[in-house]
Amino acid sequence: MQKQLIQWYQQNKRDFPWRKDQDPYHIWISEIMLQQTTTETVIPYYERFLENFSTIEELASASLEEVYKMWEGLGYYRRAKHLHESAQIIVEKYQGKFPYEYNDILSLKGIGEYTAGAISSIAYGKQVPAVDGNVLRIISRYYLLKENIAETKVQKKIYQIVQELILNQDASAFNQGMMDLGATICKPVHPLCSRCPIQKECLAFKNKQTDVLPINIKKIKKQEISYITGIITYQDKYLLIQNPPGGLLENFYGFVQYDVESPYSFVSSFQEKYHQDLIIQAHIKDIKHVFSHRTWFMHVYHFVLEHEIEGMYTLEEIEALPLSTAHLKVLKAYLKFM
DNA sequence: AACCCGGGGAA
DNA sequence: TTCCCAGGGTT
Repeated sequence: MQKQLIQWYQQNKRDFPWRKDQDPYHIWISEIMLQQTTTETVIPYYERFLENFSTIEELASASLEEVYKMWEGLGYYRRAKHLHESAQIIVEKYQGKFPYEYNDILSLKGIGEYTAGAISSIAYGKQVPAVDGNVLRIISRYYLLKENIAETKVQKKIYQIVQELILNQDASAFNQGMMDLGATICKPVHPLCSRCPIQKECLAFKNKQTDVLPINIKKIKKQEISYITGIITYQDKYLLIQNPPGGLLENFYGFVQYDVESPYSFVSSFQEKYHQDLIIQAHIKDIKHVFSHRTWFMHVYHFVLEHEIEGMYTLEEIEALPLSTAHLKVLKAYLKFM
């Protein structure tokens, strides 16, 4: 897939001011600004920042207040403080020249594994991965990884995969190609697979799982409960269950939900109880619902049954049934998604 | 591994 | 409103 991705990148790369040269100082500033910040937001800040601090020496000799002023409105202000500190370290320790060695780059303030990889590959052409949110999503889909990408161990696994993909490749084009692909084609929701340069080998595309992957579920606090909530349909009917007497929302109707971490586990739990197979259709939405004494995090997925079973209703019939607000939100999100 | 940091845009 | 965005540092 590397060849197709790199070729696609070379023909379709987005035009950004930080792509006009490979000056490590420029790449560094752009990567710090782009942490958790969208490209469109960064552009004017990037240009103004370099007009004011055109070299590392100028940045190092500016006051922290001046640097903060240039950062005003961008958020995550510790980034500006770290940038300023690192500029001074570079002047003192590296004679004002941005370091070349990966470990030296990584040791600078505000630079973690991702940013060190991005700078090393883009400015110096080193074969180092730069695994950000885009890469986690693309790799999860491409290889049909059904594990939770929010977990550190899964992120490490993806780092290893990218490391192998990048061997003997143009790492700069590969890493930037992944970013552009993730931003414009392999988007979090409704990816544009018909335009994707690596669609042919994409296992999520092949298995119709692009609307399900990646699994990205964050752990939440203990007094809160995380559910996979299933909109289970057969043709125009929806499966609803009635809450048992004595518990929360007794006698109200709602969708099936299990306290599990992935829609794949949901299918297993469902099979144990109903002895029916389910096809995972799409990730609809994550819904938070607050009760007086607890909070539900409902990760809503659409599943399809192969046969009609007991307890299924049309929309018209559902209107006559009592549903809790939480599950009305779920239904509403589903109808909006479709 | 969990938590904090932040403003902007999209759905 | 909520989620996501070219994440990193601290505890």
